[in-house]
Amino acid sequence: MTRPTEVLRPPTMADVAREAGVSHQTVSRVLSGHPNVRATTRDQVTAAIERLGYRRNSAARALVTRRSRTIGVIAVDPTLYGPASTLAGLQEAARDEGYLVSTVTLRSGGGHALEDALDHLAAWGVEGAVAITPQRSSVQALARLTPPFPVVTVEGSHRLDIPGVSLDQELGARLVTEHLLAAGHETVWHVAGPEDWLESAARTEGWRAVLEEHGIRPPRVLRGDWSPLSGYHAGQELAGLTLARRGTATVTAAFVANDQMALGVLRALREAGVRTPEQVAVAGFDDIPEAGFFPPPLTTVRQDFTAIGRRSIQLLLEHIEGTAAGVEHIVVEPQLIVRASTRSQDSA
Amino acid sequence: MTRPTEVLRPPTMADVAREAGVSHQTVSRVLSGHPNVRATTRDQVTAAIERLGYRRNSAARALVTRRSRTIGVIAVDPTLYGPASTLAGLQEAARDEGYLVSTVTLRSGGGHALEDALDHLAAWGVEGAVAITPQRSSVQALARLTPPFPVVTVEGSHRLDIPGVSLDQELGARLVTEHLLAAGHETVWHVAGPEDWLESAARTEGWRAVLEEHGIRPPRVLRGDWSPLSGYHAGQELAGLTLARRGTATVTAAFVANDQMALGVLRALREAGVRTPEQVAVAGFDDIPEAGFFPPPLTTVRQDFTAIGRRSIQLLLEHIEGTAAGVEHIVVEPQLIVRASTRSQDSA
DNA sequence: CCGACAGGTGTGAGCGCTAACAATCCAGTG
DNA sequence: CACTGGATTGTTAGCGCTCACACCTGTCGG
Repeated sequence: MTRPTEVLRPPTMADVAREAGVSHQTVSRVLSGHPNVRATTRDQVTAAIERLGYRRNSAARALVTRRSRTIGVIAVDPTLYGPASTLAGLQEAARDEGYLVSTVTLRSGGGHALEDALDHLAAWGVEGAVAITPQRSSVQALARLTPPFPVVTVEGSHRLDIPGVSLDQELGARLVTEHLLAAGHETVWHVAGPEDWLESAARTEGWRAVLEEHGIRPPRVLRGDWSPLSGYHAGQELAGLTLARRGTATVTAAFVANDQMALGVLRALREAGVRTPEQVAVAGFDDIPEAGFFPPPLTTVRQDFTAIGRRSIQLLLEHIEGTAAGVEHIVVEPQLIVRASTRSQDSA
Repeated sequence: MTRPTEVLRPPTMADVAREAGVSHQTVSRVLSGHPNVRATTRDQVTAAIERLGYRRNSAARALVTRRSRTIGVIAVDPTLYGPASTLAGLQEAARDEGYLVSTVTLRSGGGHALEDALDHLAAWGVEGAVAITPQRSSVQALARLTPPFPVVTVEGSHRLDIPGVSLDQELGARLVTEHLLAAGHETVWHVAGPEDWLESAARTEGWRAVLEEHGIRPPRVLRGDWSPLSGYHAGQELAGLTLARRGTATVTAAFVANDQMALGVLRALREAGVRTPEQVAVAGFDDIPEAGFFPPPLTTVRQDFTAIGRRSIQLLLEHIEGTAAGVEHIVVEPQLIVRASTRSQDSA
């Protein structure tokens, strides 16, 4: 009954039990903090564990408890500052709760890629997943799929029937637009993000709503893809409109949907000889670390990514534990950061 | 012997076997692609799997095979562009190899935090780990620890006895410095990163070596912490030196250890009325997406983060499979990207 | 016509752990 | 001093899977 050849393999609970002179079940009890274990016994077991360098086998545990204590994260482009920060927040929060986080990066945002990612996570038996899927198509795909575990979105839809956490993008856009109008600008132009992104749509919506509330007919929307280069192109167009100075085309303020594009816009304006903020005020969104050092320092909207990460883990755990009260949507408030790029004395 | 109450639980291999009219072992054989299964049998099993929506239980599999098919990643600051990109590369590569990646974010870079992270990963039975630990203290801590699985570093030391992948930082710094000297600058100033970072040290080393090879006594090193703000402070100092114009202090070129700090430097110079590149040429390192849109577009060194991620997974798998040939250090070559920030006609 | 030898399949024994129950101990009670 | 019940411990049976083996078929050579 004894192993013929003692292969080098990690000690098991039985080994610890033998070492401590108790049953394996007592070892289990000590490990799971069961109250009814005599203090002296507990000490013996603890000492034996220490001596042998024992650790519980998570696979065996998961098998019998049906809990992997692992959660999955699906992220679209974790190279961008926003998703990366959210990811970091998620990870910390999950670890504090005793969960391991397994991340899957999506190649493309397509619906099929998402399905594959969920499949991959399901194959490893995650207990739940957070999907950082800010694209409309992804969220719609998510709504169609029925993974065998709860899923919570970040920046996903609050329209669909999926629980999630998101920043109040619309409010952020409103703050920026109101700020620019308050500075005396007659209207505010807008460089939007990709059409498919919900965040982009919400920001555009907030901007449009404020203008309309002020009785201003929103100018034509320029569109980029979040990249500095696309912002640069939009900036060239804005510069052209500014210099043309005929009719309604005059541009004095622009709300750019993210900071990276704003950098491109600023560059294009500068190249065209348009001064910021004197001739055109520019505001961004995200407050990336570089934003305060743009030429000029950028007025933008700060997102509390850590909070978003934390809240989403919290929400997901509620769904895993089954204590969730229906489909909840948590909204985090943004903060307007005013810097030099919108600070001008005169206007219009 | 039959379950009294049929609880809602996922189908098992036995369920599939019953459905297909074979033994569970045959199902297992089909699933693992064993050759000796009759085609018709295989089809029946496959159909049954499909019908029941069966998936293998990874915990049970891991328990018996002693392989979790999970690898861990320890990342220091995944909000920075470099680590984030490496992470993304890692993830894709690992997934292609059929592994799940579990990431642990380090709170502080301290040695104890690293130990905790390894512990966390060990508790979940990862088969190996990649440590993105560019700080000297972390790598030293790593060398001390003996986790129960192979560990590969990214940007860790090639001096220590740990396998790893890294960019040839020193070469990158050499390229930049040579480039600036070739443009006619008498010397090149340097804004270094934090002292504790290996990358920082290697970049400084490359810079120093080139100057000495050219018989130039390296000027005093300014130091930042990778942040734009610290670059800004360094830039103020450089501006002061430039404007002073006495003796050896005149600054005409600066190699800044990363792009973010370079942004700060550029800002400080501009504020002080120092023109770039006409009066002072500036170069960075990393080639973040924003770099091409800095005022002026930044000359910098591009790192192929995807390649780094891929190679490190490859290396780690070799160690897991046991096919690794000793302690290998893979070095990836950087690429100099010349932009306007160093393009001037005249010099000195 | 029989044994050998493949392919194809089933059986049994665990992997290391937890959950349920059974067994034991001991202080407090009538 | 036997009796009860809670505290403490041990025993047993799986969780769902893979591995090693045993067991079947046939087909082939002698």
